[in-house]
Amino acid sequence: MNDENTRENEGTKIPVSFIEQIIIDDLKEGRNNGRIHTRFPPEPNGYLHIGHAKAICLDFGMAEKYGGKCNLRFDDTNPVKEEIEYIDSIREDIHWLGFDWEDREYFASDYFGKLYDFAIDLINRGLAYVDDQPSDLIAQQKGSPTQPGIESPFRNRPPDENLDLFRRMNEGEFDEGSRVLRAKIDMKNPNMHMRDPIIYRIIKAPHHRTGNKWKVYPMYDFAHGQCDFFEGITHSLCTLEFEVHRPLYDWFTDKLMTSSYRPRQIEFNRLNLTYTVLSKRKLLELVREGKVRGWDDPRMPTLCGLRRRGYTPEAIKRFIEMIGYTKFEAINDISLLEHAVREDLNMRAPRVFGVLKPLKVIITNYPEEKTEEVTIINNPEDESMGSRNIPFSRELYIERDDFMEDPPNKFFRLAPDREVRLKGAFIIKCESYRKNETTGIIEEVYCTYDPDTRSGANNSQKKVKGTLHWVSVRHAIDAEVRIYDRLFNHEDPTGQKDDYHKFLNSDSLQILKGCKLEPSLRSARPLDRFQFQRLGYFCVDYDSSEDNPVFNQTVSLRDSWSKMRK
RNA sequence: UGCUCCGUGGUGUAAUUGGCAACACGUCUGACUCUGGAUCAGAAAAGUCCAGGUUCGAGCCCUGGCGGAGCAACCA
Repeated sequence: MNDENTRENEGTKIPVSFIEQIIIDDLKEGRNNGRIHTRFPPEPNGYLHIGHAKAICLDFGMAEKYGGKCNLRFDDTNPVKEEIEYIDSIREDIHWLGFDWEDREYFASDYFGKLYDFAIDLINRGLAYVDDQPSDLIAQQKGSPTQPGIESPFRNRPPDENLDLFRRMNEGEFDEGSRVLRAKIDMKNPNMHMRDPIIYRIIKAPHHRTGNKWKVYPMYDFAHGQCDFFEGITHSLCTLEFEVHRPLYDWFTDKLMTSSYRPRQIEFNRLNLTYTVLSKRKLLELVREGKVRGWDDPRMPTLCGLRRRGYTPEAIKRFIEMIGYTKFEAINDISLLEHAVREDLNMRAPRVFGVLKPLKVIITNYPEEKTEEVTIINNPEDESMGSRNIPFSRELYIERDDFMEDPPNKFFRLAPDREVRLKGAFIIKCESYRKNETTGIIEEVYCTYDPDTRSGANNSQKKVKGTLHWVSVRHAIDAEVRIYDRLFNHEDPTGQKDDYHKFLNSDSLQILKGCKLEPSLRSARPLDRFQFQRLGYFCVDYDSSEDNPVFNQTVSLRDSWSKMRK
């Protein structure tokens, strides 16, 4: 019974969204000849973030699932705001997510000629006019949501005059802002967007693709639906704030239609995430103000930031699948995103040993010059990932947090007279330790090991409560590890009276130097992902080099011990 | 004093033609464990914004409230 209305995902039912239901129904009714064709229309004025991923997954996902196509279309109708540098990153991010538009890469600017002709057509039909008034006057006449607008004195200009003026606007004869072309609809319409919207304005800045060819540029409302129409789009999916634009979308489409084909705009809720901001403007501010190190700072919710942080496309897609598409403006808990990466990385990330805050342990009864190899399983979740050997010797590093002089009962790690297992190796017992009396810092811990407890040995069945990760001092490689926390310390930093800057988390980046990693990590390459055993998931940063390996923490492991201490 | 959209556990989503409000995250137990991870078992947690109405029966349909969001860029 569920086959039609749900789909399977690893045993979990993913409900069909209202949009998917509409698509199913449209297909069933044979609308637009039973075709589905979507588009993803980014404006090239910033980097894509996870909110865009939500749109991308819908646009490409629906087309893929129902045998249709999805175009990539750069919405470049405003030459002063858009930059070519963003275009490559947008392409790269969509591909990284695993979607492809084949040869269907378009630009709104591809249609400037057709749009211009359509404007001429509207003028000829008495449906558009040139208004000579300044912008503040036009705005004033528009009225307000509660007040109807009044008509422009130029509204009934004859078509010939409009035609002449519009052509001269495009020839650069008039200054920017001196004249606009408006659709003649209804100044009293309760929907502000229908009150003779401006459809063309004069901009003299060169366009990144069309250069100086045009002096007039179409507004969003005059471009988007028409581009959809030109491309044969059937379902134009966008976010909720465009809901009130839909009547305009339909108005223009009506004027364009020559057959039963018609594109349809459907709106869904945009993505909001706790403890972060998802507006291009604010993200740009964070970059410009140096609050982060760039668009791809691993704390950024941008796709390039998440990628650098170690997120997988699969985790992002899974997250998006879980939150769904509705018409309710929701705020999604970031812990759901974190859950999605953990779930994914748990299956695929090899386990390695890395000590972030090293404390030296000396095994006093282990021969000074000896080194032996112990075998470690690469991933207990996936046997096919095999195993590797790592060196064990007399002097080791363990995590500083894994030792306490005077521990509480529930502390299962190393402490005076207590025993723990060194994972993959031996059980050791703490005999004594050396402490710097002036600083209070523990400098070395002295232990003995039991040679009979080697992992895998028949007589190694002795039970201990704790297992620690470790790295051999002589073989360790030094690394820098960057630990990230949420960028903001308020769930909803932009929904408050105070400016969102006030909620920036000053501890969102912690740089740890002198971390000690197992030697196999020397060959790791940027973006390689690992689980540092008992700590979390980490990936190699672009800044990494042979001499100075750098790792980013993607997300910590669930940590019931630290939870217990609170 | 307008128009449009939206109100289901803490959070996000389900609930087919009106039929015992379900799933996930999070939280809390317990089991297991050479990762205090993972896994497994279980628990707490909403009676569906409110008030009426229709109906044998309403989260779903109707009416009226209340609450939230969007809309007054020559931005998209």
